[in-house]
Amino acid sequence: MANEDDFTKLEMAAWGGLLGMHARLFKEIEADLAASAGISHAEFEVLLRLSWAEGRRLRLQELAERSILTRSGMSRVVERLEKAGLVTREAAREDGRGAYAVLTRQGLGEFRKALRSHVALVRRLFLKRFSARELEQMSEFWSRTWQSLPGH
Amino acid sequence: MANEDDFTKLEMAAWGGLLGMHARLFKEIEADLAASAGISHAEFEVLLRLSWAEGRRLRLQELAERSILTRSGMSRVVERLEKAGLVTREAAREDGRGAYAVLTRQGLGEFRKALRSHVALVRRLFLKRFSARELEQMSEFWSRTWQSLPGH
DNA sequence: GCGCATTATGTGACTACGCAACTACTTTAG
DNA sequence: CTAAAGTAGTTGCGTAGTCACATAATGCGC
Repeated sequence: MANEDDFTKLEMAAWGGLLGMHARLFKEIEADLAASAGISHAEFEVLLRLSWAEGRRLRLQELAERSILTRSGMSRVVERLEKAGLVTREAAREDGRGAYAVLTRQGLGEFRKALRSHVALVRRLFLKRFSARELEQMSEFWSRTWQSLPGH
Repeated sequence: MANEDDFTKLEMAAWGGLLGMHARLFKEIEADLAASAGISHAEFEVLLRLSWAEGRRLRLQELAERSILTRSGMSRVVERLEKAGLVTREAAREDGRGAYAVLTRQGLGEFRKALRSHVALVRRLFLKRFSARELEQMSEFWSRTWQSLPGH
């Protein structure tokens, strides 16, 4: 089991290392978000985008496009956030089919609490390990891989 | 919403880029494995480790430790692989509590087919974008983050 | 304006996994 | 040697997310 169809040692170190590192960091992050605000990373990401958005509101479609979830998955994330009182749904006036997720005051509060803890954790576990120069390089790496992906 | 508790642009590019890139690549990879061998990435990883192992067998405990799954998750992965005829379970003689997952001949065949397709895809989507120098650097990045993680 | 393909969202059925509890065995303290 | 603690694996239950489909509204072609 060692021919040219197998990964080389170097490929394994770069690719396998990425997978392992991501998986382990992600578990830490999910645990931290659960402890600080009782939410998952998917939910956190929705709150993040809403906090950035004009009027703290975005269409579900838009949220789904920018995340890795399907529209149906996003519908359920928003449903959970709504149950928790962190967002509300509003019908879109300009498009009778559509709906907005809107960040509530409570949602903004919870989000800020989660964000503080989250940023500290990601810095401690990851970002602090690298110089600004290296972070720039990393981000250039990611934009390079971007191009190989079939546009959604 | 723009104080020192928020990610900087650079941090967002490096960290957010990593998350987005990983998520999208991972979806492509899962789709490819499903098409070429009808297995998930978790299942593929088990077959990979078994193919490397002495006697093509490993304890479930060992498999769980080296993956991101819990023992219970691993028990279910092996159950699926067994149903598909790709591995068998064998009681461990040296420890009455334990069990080995053992790669079957069919499992090895399916794995080789999946591996070929998988390696080609990962190279095309990711590895080909980088020089050997850059891959080395990347792998060094990952081993650096390794150290911030609470050892299992 | 009318019909039809398209699009935004929601939902039922299903799968994968984690957690906690259980069984059976092993190891360690004494 | 025995009792207690720990460990490997399995399993019931709950949750998150997908896919396929249903529903309703949009807008294009004519």
